[in-house]
Amino acid sequence: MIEDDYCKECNSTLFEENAQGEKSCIECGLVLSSLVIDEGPEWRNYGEEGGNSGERTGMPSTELIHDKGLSTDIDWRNKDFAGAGISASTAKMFRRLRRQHQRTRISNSKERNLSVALAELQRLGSQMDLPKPIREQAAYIYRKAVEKGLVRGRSIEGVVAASIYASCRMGSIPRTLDEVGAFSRTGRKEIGRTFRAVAQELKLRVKPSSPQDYIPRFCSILALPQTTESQAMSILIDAERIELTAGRGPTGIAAASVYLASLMTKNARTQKEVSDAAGITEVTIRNRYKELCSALAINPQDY
DNA sequence: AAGACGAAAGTGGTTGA
DNA sequence: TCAACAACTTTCGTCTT
Repeated sequence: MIEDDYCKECNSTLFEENAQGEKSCIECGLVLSSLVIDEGPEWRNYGEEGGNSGERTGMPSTELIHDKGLSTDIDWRNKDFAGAGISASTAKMFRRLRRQHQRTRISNSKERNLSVALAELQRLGSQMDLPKPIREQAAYIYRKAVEKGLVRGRSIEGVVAASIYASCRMGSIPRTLDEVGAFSRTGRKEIGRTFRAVAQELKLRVKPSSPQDYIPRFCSILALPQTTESQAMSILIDAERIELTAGRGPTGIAAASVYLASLMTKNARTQKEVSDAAGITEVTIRNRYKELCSALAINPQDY
């Protein structure tokens, strides 16, 4: 077995192995050793129902590799199927084959664009700790953007960042533009602009992000207990009922709720701490906080 | 000394003529 | 296309603990 290998793409050492004996990198999906001959039955469904479905098993197609993971890769080790060495001339031939194989796989400029973009997407995705479905979604959005020619005149990095931002929001785990910008070389400004263009052009249905989506993350950054978190949630629900949230930035409302909840549950955090966690200023928290107190008839001195 | 508070001026984005 | 506008930020001085 190959335990101490690392991924050629991202240097990760984590692999998963599927039933076909393919080892693929968990980080970027790169398939490492797919020259294994599958001697098992062909699992096509010839049963009563679904006989015509044409379903087969295998590694699921993924958006995260530029050819959706549908191609094979030639093992880089100069060993035959049984693990024995091969002759020098055969090894030489395989080196040529590998090089040609790589060239045909990444043939045109669109493919090349995709492969650098998806590498960037993987980098951002893992640095930001985004779950795989969100990354897949982001990759899908990026593909669509390429098809629509939206990358022309913009940087690949910018469009990648915008795709991730969009994907997070659509998956209800929104990150702020600043957060995405912190990991990407493109600034918040450009990501925002690009995002708007992409969302409009692709007709993405991105709901305005809800303050509720931010609360769990803010609480976890601030190491607040569950009781505080649910307190913040209930404050937020009350606030929304009386339409205190209209027109305000969702992060501001969320941050103020968390701050207030932290006082009420005796897990006080300073305004500064909360503002840092939420990526907004203390002033905004104060304003929202004041509004919350007066509108909901809460007196923080009671706690 | 640190946190909370608020006033005033500045910034970037949206809206409506 | 441009000006008005609301939300938010920055900056800074004051008050409280």
